[in-house]
Amino acid sequence: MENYHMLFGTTPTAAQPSSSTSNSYNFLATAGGGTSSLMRDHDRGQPGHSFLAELSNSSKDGGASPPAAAGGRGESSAGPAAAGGEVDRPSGKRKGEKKERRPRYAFQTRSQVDILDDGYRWRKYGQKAVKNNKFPRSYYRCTHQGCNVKKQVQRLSRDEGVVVTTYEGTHTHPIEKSNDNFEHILTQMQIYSGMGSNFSSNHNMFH
DNA sequence: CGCATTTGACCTGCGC
DNA sequence: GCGCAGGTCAAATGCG
Repeated sequence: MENYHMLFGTTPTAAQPSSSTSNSYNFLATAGGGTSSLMRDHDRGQPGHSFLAELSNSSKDGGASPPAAAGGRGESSAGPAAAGGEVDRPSGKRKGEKKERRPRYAFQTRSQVDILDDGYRWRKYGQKAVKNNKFPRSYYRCTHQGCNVKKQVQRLSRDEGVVVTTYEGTHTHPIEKSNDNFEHILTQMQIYSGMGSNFSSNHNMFH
């Protein structure tokens, strides 16, 4: 999972420290575990928007298997007999894990705030400090029932103005709010996600 | 009152 | 086999 970390690291995020920020989004795109060429930011010269999205679905068969996540504690415990004793969490006993591949999209945004309202409702479920960054990484989850989309937000220590947002999975429900131009970005994301297998008309009704 | 956030503990995977 | 880093959960707390 450090793929994109490196990616970001090498990426000249500090494209231009212009104070403009405000509405300048930096996005890049990558696909697969490194294959592919991400769309170089040849760009239109105007360093305004660059898209950075990493779609890594596959190639991590036995590696991660994060689905089901539950494995932790609680849940399976039919009877919380953990009276005085510590919780007896089933030691990693995942049963039928679905190998559901979940695409990941990562992009950097230049923003003063970590929380970008992309139109969905997110619930923060964790925060952890990462080694290379002095800023902690926040973990969010879509509160919509049945929607397993996760998102992690991290601010670059190099540029506190740059926020890296990584989405994992795709929303199975329509967006709640329609954002100005973010909607456009989401649409882009959907398209990218489809490009893995069937690039058909993926555009749902986002609006 | 309900929901989102906060925070510490704990688990898992990987590297050495 | 141990330690590190990352990721997730869950109880408590605060806010709307």
